[in-house]
Amino acid sequence: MKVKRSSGKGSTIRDIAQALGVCTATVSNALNGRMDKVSASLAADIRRKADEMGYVKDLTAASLSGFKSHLVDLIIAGSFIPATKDDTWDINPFYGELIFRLEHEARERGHSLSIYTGHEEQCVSPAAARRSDAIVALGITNEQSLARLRRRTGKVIVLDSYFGTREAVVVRTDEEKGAALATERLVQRGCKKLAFVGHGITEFPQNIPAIRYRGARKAADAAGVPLAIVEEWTHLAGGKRAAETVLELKVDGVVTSADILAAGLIEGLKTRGVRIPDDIAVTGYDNLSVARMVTPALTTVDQGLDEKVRAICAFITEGQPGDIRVVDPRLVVRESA
Amino acid sequence: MKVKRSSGKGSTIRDIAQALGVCTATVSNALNGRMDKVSASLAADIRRKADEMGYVKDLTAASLSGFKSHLVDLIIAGSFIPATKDDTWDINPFYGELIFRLEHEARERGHSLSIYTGHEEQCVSPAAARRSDAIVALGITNEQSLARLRRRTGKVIVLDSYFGTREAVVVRTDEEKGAALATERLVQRGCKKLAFVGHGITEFPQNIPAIRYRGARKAADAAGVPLAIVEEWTHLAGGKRAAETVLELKVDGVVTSADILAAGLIEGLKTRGVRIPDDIAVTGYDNLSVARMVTPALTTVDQGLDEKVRAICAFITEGQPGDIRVVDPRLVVRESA
DNA sequence: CTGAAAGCGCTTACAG
DNA sequence: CTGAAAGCGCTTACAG
Repeated sequence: MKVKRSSGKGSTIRDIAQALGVCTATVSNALNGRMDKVSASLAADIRRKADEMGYVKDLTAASLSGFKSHLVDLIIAGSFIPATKDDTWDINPFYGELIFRLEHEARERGHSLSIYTGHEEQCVSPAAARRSDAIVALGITNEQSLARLRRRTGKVIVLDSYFGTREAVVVRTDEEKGAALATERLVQRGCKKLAFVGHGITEFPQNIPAIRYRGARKAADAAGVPLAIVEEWTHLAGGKRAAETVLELKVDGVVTSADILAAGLIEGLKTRGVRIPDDIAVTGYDNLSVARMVTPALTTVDQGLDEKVRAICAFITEGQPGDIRVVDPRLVVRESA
Repeated sequence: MKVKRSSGKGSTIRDIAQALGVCTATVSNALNGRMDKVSASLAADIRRKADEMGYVKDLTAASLSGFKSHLVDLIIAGSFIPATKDDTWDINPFYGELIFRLEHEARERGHSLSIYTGHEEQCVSPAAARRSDAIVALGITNEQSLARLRRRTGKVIVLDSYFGTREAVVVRTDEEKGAALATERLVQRGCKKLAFVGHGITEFPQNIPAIRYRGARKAADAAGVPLAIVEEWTHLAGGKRAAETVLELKVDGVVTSADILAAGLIEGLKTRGVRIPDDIAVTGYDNLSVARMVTPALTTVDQGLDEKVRAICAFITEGQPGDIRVVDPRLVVRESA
């Protein structure tokens, strides 16, 4: 009962082995550079033949067989935002920058990057079904999700989260400090009444915006300056909407939890005739390219994304649960504050 | 010589089969809903047991064994741009929007999305090594790359390309028409002298910016209005740099090949005291969220990205080489022109 | 309706 | 240094 079910695509190590009259193990060893297992001349022959036949290793088979898949998953949970009427998606550009940087760094180390976005459960299930070498999780808020991911992958790297410290590797910025830097900048400029714009400040105290708020809170308290909360989703439209509330509050300085919020806010304020930073000073957070695109350019907090991406990639190969890397934020002064 | 090499992660169909005293084929059939192969009651038992044991199907094994991997690769070639001194990457946000939309649509159909960015060869090799159901390729300029991809995957969907029509499925917008719409808008506004800003206009005639240029060219010629070429990379910094050239040319209208270029250009012009659109009118292209972020908001061309993403996903399951879908562009009038 | 077997393409102990 | 075999976890004809 020979059932031949070749996919018909490309050649295999068996084809090479047959062509050369050696066994597949030898071909595998030669192609993987196990030079202690194959003589140099045979290895050279095998490699030449492989090139000649246009051989491309099937990584799916390799990962089933071996211990490494060279696959990294990136989960971006809680990022789903429906399309607007303009047929544009109002997505925080932070995600795009993260994806590009991580993909670039990961590929240099021979990993492929898969992306999972949307609600937490939608992201977690498909990611848990692949044999990834590591899962990088952003925006996970549920301990159970973490447990499910760990079940198959072992190596879960939690990004920008203040939980999961025991079971996972954690990479994040010192968010409180970053928000304090921005707040102190406003205070130094002479602002007497501040607002903080962000999402889920009281509802999700573990999430990044709430943590940034607490940093701003401490700095404002230390300076004896009042700080109101303006609750808004983290996207451009949210920032625009916040403009009205900010005006009602009669503040002269606004700390936002994201550049994209600051961009929307500034646009909203400008259309109402407010001068930035003279009437109201605004700080962003993240230091994305958006920060240089808006007018006036954003004074913002650089969260050290490149450093974090490098830390993530280092942890992919060497990290242990419990490892943690906290990056120092840096104030970037431009024109908006 | 029993070599037991379990990964030790999670349970397998064999564990379930043993626990229930059936064979793995039956478990597989039950879990895959082949109800003609398993009695309803046994299937229910199997499913309950699977849940109980926390079984998660290993998709790597499934794709090696079966014919579908439920994996889709997205190649974004030619997108590499090094980090700037600000530690921000000047990436066209179009890519981020594409990734999010495509991931979202693909996941709804049960596919996972992997990303490959950078130079053409760097993208193509790793993508060709996986058993993907389909490869979506953006920015491929080399017929040989296409051939390599086809070798393993069979289904290559070329996005926004004017070649590969025979060997692949093609999805794109009518780029010439889109650029013509933008150009005609400027002419209607009364512009007497135009410039086109884009990358590789003469060097890469097959690429999108050059095709958009030709559309603008035709429209300008038809209106008897001169159109100069300003060569710049497709990113914010390129747009900013273009401002100087544009001023020297003394034009009163600029067609750009991308929103991000228009955003940079407008910022560059504003800092030089130019009023938009009164002194110089500017059009973008793509209708990204950036288009609403800059001041003045961009008049731009919507390239119908959602429609294209849906077409891509439809083609993943049903497309044949030679299939082509050309989407109609739409002028979106805001303030910059 | 159920089971035993072969196979996907690779890797890794182990024996020569 | 080289080869034969077993295994990764699943799916799919085929036989009962």
